[in-house]
Amino acid sequence: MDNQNVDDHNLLLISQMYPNVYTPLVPQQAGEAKPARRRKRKSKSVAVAEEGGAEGSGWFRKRKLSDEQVRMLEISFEDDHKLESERKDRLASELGLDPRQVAVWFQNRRARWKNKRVEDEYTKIKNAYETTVVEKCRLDSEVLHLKEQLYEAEREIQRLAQRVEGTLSNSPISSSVTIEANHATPFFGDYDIGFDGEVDENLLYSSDYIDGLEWMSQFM
DNA sequence: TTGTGTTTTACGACCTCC
DNA sequence: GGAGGTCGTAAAACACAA
Repeated sequence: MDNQNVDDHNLLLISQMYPNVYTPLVPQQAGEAKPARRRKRKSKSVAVAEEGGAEGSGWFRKRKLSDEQVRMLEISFEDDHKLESERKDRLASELGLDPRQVAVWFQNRRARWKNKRVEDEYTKIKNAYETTVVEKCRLDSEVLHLKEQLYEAEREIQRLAQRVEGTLSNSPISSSVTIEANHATPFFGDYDIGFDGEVDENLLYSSDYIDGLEWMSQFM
C-alpha cells in the first residue's frame, strides 16, 4: 500500500468514525467500501465539467471545521506554533480530523499569525513615523518663531544704535563714546561704551538690556 | 438573488534539517 | 531521503451591499 493509499484508507476510517465531522462525498458502491480520495487540485473548469452535481463527483467537498475544533486547535496553537507528529496525531484523533488536516490548519494558522505580526509591525512603524513628523513640524515652527524674535531684536538694537549715534554726536559726552564708523550696521559686540566701563557682549542678547537701552533713550 | 470581496481549507513546489 | 517548514495560490464557504 503506498502513502496515498494509506492516507485514503485513514480518511475513510475517519469519515466512518465521525460521519458528522468529516464527510467525503464518495458514493459507496454496493458491497464495496471504495477508498475515499483526497480532492485533487484542478482548474475550476475541469472541476465543473467533471462534477455534474457535487454528489456525483469523486472529490471531497471542502469543509469548514467546527467552532469546537477550531477552538481546540487555537488552544494548541497558543501552546506551541510548531506541530510535532505526536501532537498532530493526538489532536487529529481527539478532534476527529485527518492528521493532514491538522497539519494544514497549523500551516495556515502560522501564515495568518505571521501576516498579523507584519501588519502590527507596520502599524507601529507608521505611528512612530507620524509622531516624528508632528514633532518635526512643532520644532520647525519653534525655530521660525525664534528667528522672528531674533530678527526683531536685531532691528531694535540697530534702531537704538542709530538713535544713540545721532544723539551723542551732538552731545559733550560724545567724545567718550566711540562707534566704529565703518560699520554700516552696528551689531552685537560692536559697541564700545566708555562712560561706565565695559559691557559684556552677552548682555546684548538679554531683553533686560534692550529694555534698558529703551529706557536710556528716553533721556537722549 | 446575485455579484463581489474576504476568509478558510487544501494543495503543490520548493527548501531545510536530521 | 523523509518529515515538516514556508510560500503562493486555487477553490469552497461565507458576508454583505445593491
